[in-house]
Amino acid sequence: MTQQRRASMADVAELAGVSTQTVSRVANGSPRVDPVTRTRVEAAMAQAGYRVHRAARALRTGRTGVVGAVVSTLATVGNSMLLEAVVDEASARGYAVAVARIGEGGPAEAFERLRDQGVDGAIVVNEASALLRQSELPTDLRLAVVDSPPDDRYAGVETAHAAGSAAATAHLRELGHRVIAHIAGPESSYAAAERERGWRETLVAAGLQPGALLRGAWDSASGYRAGLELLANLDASDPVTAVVVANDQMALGVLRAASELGILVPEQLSVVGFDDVADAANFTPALTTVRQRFDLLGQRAVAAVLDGAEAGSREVIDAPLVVRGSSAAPFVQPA
Amino acid sequence: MTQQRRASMADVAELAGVSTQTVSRVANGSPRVDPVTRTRVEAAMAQAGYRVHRAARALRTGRTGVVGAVVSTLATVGNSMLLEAVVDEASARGYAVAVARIGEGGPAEAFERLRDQGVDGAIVVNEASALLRQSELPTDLRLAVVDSPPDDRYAGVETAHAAGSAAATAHLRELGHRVIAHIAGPESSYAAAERERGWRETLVAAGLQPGALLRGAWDSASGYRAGLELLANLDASDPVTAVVVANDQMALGVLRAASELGILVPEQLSVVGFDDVADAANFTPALTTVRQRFDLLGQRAVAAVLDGAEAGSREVIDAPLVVRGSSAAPFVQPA
DNA sequence: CTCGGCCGTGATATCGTCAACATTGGAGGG
DNA sequence: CCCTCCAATGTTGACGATATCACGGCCGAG
Repeated sequence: MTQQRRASMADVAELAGVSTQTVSRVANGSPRVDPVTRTRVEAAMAQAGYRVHRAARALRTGRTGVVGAVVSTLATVGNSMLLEAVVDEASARGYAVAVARIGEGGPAEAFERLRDQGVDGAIVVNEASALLRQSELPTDLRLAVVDSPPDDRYAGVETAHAAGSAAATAHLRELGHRVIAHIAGPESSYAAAERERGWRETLVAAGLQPGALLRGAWDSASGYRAGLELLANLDASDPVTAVVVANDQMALGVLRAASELGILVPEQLSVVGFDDVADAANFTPALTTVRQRFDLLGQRAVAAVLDGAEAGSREVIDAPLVVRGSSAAPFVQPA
Repeated sequence: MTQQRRASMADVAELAGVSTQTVSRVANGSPRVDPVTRTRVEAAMAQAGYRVHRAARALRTGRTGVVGAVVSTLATVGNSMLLEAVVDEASARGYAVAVARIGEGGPAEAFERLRDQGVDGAIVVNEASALLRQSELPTDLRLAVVDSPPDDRYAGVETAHAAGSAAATAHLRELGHRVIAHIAGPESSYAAAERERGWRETLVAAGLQPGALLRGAWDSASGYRAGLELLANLDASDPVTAVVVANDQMALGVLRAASELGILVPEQLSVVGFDDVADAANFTPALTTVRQRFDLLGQRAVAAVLDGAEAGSREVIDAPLVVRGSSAAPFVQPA
């Protein structure tokens, strides 16, 4: 089997005894083709091992069949999960996904690369706040942004961060906790701000004073540091007995901090995370957390781009609480 | 600012008063251009906001400037890290990365999609063993495979799994452990087999009997189950005091299992992982593990594809041991 | 019986780029 | 001073697909 050049429409056309135009119609499923002809062409395509040359099609039609995914990092488990969901949904629709990472050049550079690549649209995965100040997106690029503030330059898809966080906080309050702290994500993050809001508003609504507010950077190391700081003065008169952590990875760090300080979870400290990462069920102890539906987020984001959701539109995915072993009623110190 | 169609070479050529061919030469950095002309053309390109139409170029040259990344899942942290490294290296070289996931259709389907997309080459990220039985890769696709058995149909890049695992095992032996178990990855995995080999050979070479061998599926839940099983009969006459776990996520599950059974790590059980995932330093306790250099792996894999490494070639990246708090000398039971 | 219109199909003209060859003008050697 | 050669630039023609228009034949309405 010699290595021939790949078959083109002309080859198939000749083989089937029709014009290239008819082959094109068959390839694109046009209804204006006689069933008999269609069958003959399909046989010829199979025989020649024909496949559409996407570059040629793209040149002619102006559409590439590629969507971009802009991502800041894949070290955050949530981002990976979301990317996976985006890839799945795009593949199912016959689109390819090109990944662009936001590097030192900032989001503008990532968009530059994608535009260069000629994508039909792009999905921005989380942490796109820096975008807001930018002025790209010159209308030629359909855009869906996950977890960013409302903006009428793009379609938005987001988790119900505030509601999820509120549910987590309410869960702790119902267990009997009175001093509930929060370890938030970075200030630049919309998701972090929303989760913080859910925590704060729930407490205020319940007539409780919000506990300490610390801040991390999504990763477990920053969660560990925040945990140490939070737990340093547990002996105070009104000690924290529970903490809502803005994501699971930081919660992992908090668990480690508690362990090192000899503080038992959940006996002395209840910890709730956010994301319900696959590993969360196997933290020590298993983590109570708020589930993000990454699969749905990805599906909706892809749909927004490919089905042409209006810029400015928003879709919100609910986030159910998953109760596991890291939360319990506060331990009452034997006086 | 009206929405014009994008500028083509012809537009730039007219603007600069040269032919499109000269514009092409400038765009491709040909040396056969007078510096003065070059400057003028560059100015015109900037003014017109010109960018190469990659589909047109691909049609003409037959190369797309896209490399594919075939991945089974992004839920395994190692895969995500590797993908990130691949994206970075490819971007640095001006290539785009298209992600294809191995779904129900198996690897063949993923390759089909990539070939369809017209990638210039592809990188297979881990867990590609199923590939071996397949007969795709009809020479038209440059292929680099990470962590798969040697095969002369593709270039291989891999971590020194056996050596890393051996170092971990030796570390435990030097601490004084005599019964060292192993929780391996799935049987289909080359990396898992190599890591198991490193463990076994080190023990045999030291004249020790290999401890129990259990098997998981890379995820923390399977690590938890294996951990429970391993630790169920710790009271035996010759109890295991250390375990080498084939990756960090499974080690996380083992830590949880130990905790639930009231077994102290590292006092009663030393645990060593593999990967050195970002979170490993914040497990409870901080995990001793073998570091995989995902950045290097990604770089070499991309290089292998784009610089045309020979099929059959192999590159091995070393994997240093990182000692943290989950390993210590075995606790001697007060008799 | 004639004519408009639809159906299936074909012919043609690009889409933007680059390879290959053609052309120009001037430098340098004999 | 002429010829050669080379550097710089231009001209032409695909690459493979599809949008658009054109065409022959058949059907049903008037």
